[in-house]
Amino acid sequence: MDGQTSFPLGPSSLTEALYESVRKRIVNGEIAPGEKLTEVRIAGEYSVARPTAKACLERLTALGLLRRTTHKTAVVPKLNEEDIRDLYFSRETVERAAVAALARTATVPPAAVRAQAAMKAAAGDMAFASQVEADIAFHSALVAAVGSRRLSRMHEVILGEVHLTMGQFQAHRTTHPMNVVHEHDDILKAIGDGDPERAQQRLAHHLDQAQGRLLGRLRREESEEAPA
Amino acid sequence: MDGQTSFPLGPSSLTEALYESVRKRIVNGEIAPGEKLTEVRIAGEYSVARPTAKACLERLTALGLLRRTTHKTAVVPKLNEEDIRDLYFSRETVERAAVAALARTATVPPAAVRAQAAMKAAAGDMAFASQVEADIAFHSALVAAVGSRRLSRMHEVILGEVHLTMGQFQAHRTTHPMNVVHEHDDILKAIGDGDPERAQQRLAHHLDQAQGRLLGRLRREESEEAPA
DNA sequence: CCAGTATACTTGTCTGACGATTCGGGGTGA
DNA sequence: TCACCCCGAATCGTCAGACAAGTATACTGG
Repeated sequence: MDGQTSFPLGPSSLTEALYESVRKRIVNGEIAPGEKLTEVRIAGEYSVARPTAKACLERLTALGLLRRTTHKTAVVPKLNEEDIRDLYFSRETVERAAVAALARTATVPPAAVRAQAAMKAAAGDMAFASQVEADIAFHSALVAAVGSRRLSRMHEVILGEVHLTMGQFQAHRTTHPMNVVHEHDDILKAIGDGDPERAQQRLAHHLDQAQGRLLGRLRREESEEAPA
Repeated sequence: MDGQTSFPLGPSSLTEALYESVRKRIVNGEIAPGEKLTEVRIAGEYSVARPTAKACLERLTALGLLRRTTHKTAVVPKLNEEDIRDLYFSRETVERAAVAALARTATVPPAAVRAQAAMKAAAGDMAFASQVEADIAFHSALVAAVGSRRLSRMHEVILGEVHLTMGQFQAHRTTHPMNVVHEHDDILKAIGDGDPERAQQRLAHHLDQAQGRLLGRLRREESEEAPA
């Protein structure tokens, strides 16, 4: 909404840095689903005080990247089919509103274009983590470009879990990255043409594809585990 | 989605109770916008430790009920016109999705009906706080009835601010409560008829009315302050 | 073999403290 | 007189250590 470009700098505070680091470890699958994360463990691994670790775990729990109930240790969740459907339903709700709003004014967010470029660059080599990163950045840019702080906040609430599923299932390995890039391009084109309907339809299709890949991967994993 | 009715009991933990209490004080306007809330003040008023108060303020900040930057004391925000428009835009996207989903299966949430009854009861006497409470409960029930945990989570993220605006501007005083009740009934009726389009349209109209009342109130307040 | 208890682990909360940062006020110089 | 700089008060960020309370697990007795 404003032409103001912000330059986000690295985490300044300790808790922020800690939070970012643990978050990355979770979404990249470095910390496996089902794994337990106690406060003392985090505090020990990073040599910070327990309250700091506690705050970090609480923030991650709020974003759905950890599950925890009182007096029980936090664990990285393993999302099942219902979770994924729920997640993608919520995601579609927000992103639909975003692309529709953008298409109404035919504003193609530059950040999204940049993310597309990054994704193309990462498609060549096997940098899966970078691909995922760029994918997230693309969708994030779409929502951010609307200029609604609250819409972005809501998006953040679910984007962590989206990132989590991608990392866990490595769904990007089930299709060629360029397919995703093309789907993204379709969305941007519809936005640039000022066609809200088509933009929404393209977005829905893209998310449907992504969800399908995730569910397929999930079912395959389950059928591999069950007989064993 | 499931017939499971849960019975929420009062806050068990100390931080929970503290959070709820401060939250209520803010949304009821007991703590005026612009007022500063330091950690030591909260800790003192409730005689709890500062870390406990700190956690409370952080949670409220995450919900937009407080604004705070590093090393500066938290203040209750005063929402301006842009904030309100942004808030209602975000709110509409979530609640639209909710009522559409409900209308598709023609399921009228019982909790919403109960909230309506509570609102009618409160309309008689001057229990403004109760009216607001019931209003919030109604919309909350609509979203909760979809059965999507993540949609509910997103809704929570903005509902705090919605509550805040109602408390601050006391917008319910600018119209007869029964008008709101009737608008709510229209929405429920459309849902019961299994008409997603009309349900969304009624909801949009209802939110538009509410936003209009808020903006009117805001403008009046500003014109009263400016010449003084 | 099952049930009940005991123990270890983890979290919730508190106390107390120190360094870092911000903001406002007073002093100094032009 | 006014602008600027410095300093102190207020506040927050982080830490350390401690105890209580709840949970899960292992062990023991019937």
